[in-house]
Amino acid sequence: MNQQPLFLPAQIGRASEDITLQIEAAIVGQKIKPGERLPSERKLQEQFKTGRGVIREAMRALKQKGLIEIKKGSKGGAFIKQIDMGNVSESLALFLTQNQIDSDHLIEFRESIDRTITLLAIAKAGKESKQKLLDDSRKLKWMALKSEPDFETLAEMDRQLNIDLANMTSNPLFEWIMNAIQQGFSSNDFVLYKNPEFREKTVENWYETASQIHANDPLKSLASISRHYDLLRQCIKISNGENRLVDEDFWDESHSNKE
Amino acid sequence: MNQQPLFLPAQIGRASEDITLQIEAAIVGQKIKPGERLPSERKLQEQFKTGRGVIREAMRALKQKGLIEIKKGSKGGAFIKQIDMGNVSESLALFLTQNQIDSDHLIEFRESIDRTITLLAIAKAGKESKQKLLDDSRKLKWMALKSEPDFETLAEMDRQLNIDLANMTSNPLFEWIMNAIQQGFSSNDFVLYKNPEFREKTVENWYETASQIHANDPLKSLASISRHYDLLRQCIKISNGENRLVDEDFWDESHSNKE
DNA sequence: AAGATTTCATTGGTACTACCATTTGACACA
DNA sequence: TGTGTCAAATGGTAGTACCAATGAAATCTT
Repeated sequence: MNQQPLFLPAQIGRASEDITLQIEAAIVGQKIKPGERLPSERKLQEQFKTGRGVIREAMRALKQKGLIEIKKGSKGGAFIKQIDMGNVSESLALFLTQNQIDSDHLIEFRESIDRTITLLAIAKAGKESKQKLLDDSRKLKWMALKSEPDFETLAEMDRQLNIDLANMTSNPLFEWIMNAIQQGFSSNDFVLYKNPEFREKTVENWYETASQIHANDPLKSLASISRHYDLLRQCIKISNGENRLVDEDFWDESHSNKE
Repeated sequence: MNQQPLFLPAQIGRASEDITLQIEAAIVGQKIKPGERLPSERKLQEQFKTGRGVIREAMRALKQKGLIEIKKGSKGGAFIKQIDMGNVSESLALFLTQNQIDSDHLIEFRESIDRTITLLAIAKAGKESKQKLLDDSRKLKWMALKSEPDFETLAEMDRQLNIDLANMTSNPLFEWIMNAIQQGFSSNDFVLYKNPEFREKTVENWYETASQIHANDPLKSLASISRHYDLLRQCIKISNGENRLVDEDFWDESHSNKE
């Protein structure tokens, strides 16, 4: 008899998801504001008349979505978080790595975004931020030309320059997408700083770009950016070539003619 | 004495997160492939030597990230999912709504992306897809000028045109970002199709854009796109004005002077 | 009185057990 | 052959107990 409910599916769907949705609705509906605290798990357990495990699973989901932040101990609990780009960047990075985006497409995409951002930055940013960009790029150049440069640091500075540039558009969406790109593919730029020859050219190119942004010269800025990605393409090609020698040197060279 | 561990924090961090990371690493490292199944919760419980609740929480996190899909019953369990854009788009939408991105920034962003995509599409797409875009835009125009147009359908066609255009770049990243934008903000375009006057202009503008893409004329294409967003800006301005009248007509009119 | 220390209540984290609901597949039966 | 029944596997829910961290109050020391 119990095989066929016949009358009421009633309450299908997991309880934890239901709770997740309810709380999420409360949050996006501004009924609970950022910084405020949700009741403790044990209180929620009573309110929802359910087991604590269910509550905890709901909390996990909310945490994953970046809606809450959880602290242990007395006065701990789940606090509504002002949602930031961390999660969306993370999902994007996951998506990109999972879908094996090849570097050509990635570079094309980044170059497009970079060009757009640069134009907007020239148009909208103030004198001070342009000056700061110039100073920072000079610092990068100086760091890179030292005798014993630290690749990690250089890559980090490069990343920061990109993000600063994105911020100069005064549009959070560009900031977001640049963050996502950087988080997902900083490794790609790394090669530029490993090879001494490319490293020198890259930092010089950065300084050039910053100078032209500072001088409010859109055309030359774009040219510099094209140059940057030409460098990156060359560098990756060489890098892949080396890898290919290591990984696939048993291949017949005729394969490399298929363009 | 126990206030200062001094020697080993050792194993700080929550166990469930640790497990989440381990499984995530296994997935992105291709050690488990899409479609395959993870061991049951009880097996994992043994393998990780932990409680089942911990495993369940880890599963929740993975599910939220879009990495697994969970089925009940015999032969059920957690299956590795080919990650799609759904999660990214969802997080993006959450981020945008939560951060109150104003429509100016959004439009600026979309216009930039649109211009980029259009240029790439002209450069890279084949004759056939350009023809198809033209045909579809003609179809949209024809639909919109009927006596009793269905807004939902029109908006859907508009969305599809945008996505098709993004696909013409042959770069999945542009496809992705267009999807994210469309999913997050289709509502924004909706206003263009509600107002008869703007509807007519919008579809005409689409047809114009498609024609110029078909004719491989970058400059005129960009001009058409600018026109599109001019329309959208105007329309939203008017729409906001109306909404204010509708939603807040009980306000004293003096409030509207505060700006 | 001021500061250091201890204690304690609160709260999330882990562990374990039991049972329910759903799904699939095997098996018996008509 | 088909049809219903049952059993096993598996996720979902409920409840309990205890651990670990945290912050605040109480207590002790100087």
